[in-house]
Amino acid sequence: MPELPEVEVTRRELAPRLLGRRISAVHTTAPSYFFLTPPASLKRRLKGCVVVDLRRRGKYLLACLDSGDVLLLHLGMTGQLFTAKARSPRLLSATARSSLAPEQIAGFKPDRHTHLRLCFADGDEDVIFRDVRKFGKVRLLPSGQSDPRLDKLGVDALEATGADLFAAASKRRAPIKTLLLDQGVIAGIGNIYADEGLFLARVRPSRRADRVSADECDRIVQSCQAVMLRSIETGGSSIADYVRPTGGDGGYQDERKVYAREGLPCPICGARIVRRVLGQRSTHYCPRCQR
DNA sequence: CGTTACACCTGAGGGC
DNA sequence: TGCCCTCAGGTGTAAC
Repeated sequence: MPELPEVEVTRRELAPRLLGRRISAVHTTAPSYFFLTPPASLKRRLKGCVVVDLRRRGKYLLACLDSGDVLLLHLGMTGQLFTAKARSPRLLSATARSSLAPEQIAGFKPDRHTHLRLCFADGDEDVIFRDVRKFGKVRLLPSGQSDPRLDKLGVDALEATGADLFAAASKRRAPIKTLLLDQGVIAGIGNIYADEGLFLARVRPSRRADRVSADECDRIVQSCQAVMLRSIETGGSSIADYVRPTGGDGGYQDERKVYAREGLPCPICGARIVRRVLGQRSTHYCPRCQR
């Protein structure tokens, strides 16, 4: 689910509820590839720490600790990061659903998908990381150490320029949409906002990258930014799993023009929105507006 | 190197 | 109701 806007909304809403609080206990599920840092060492290094800053790079969140360590978080496809008063820590709910409705967060019970739960010395709400498909990631970066995943990221999508895209695009024959999804070129754009940005820029997703002009690259980057900034304003897209840290839904799914709108009329020209697969990702566009 | 196919995992929804 | 299929906001890796 989460692309740059959802991660940014999560960062903004989580920060005031997390910063400055001392971690008193850490609960996790069993070791799995979800934990790039094994649960045992995660607990060791987190306990007693205070998160002093919460940053974002592309789709990653970086929680900076007073110890100098950095907790690296990625929400994958179904990650949910929120705060709640967890009831009955040892009582595991049997419900296994991918999406957790906002009203369920109020009376949240940790279940088998609740992979990380931070408790605090103030005894107030826990910070919870829940992820059904476990495509999300948690890693504790020891002070001063870098991470290959972060090192590989290109310029953040909100800071990118058309020139950044054009420089990469002119050397590549892959579809332009594939480049937009390449986190090593521009970091933060995912499947929804690639489709929505290309629609706003009126460029067909399948166009060979090396045949997209510099002007079009300008338009594409500006359109992606406009769409993502608007999504941040509305709290992100809550299509299946995404919830805000406060338990609310985002609003951007109601403003989508093409994503998951196959067969429905284009809001500009009325033509039927087309869906086709590009680079193993579902892709949506208007066959008349986008050339 | 760039590009593509596939794997990782769980749940929802549709067709029969 | 159950089974089997496809689909899902991502990304790392292997193979051409």
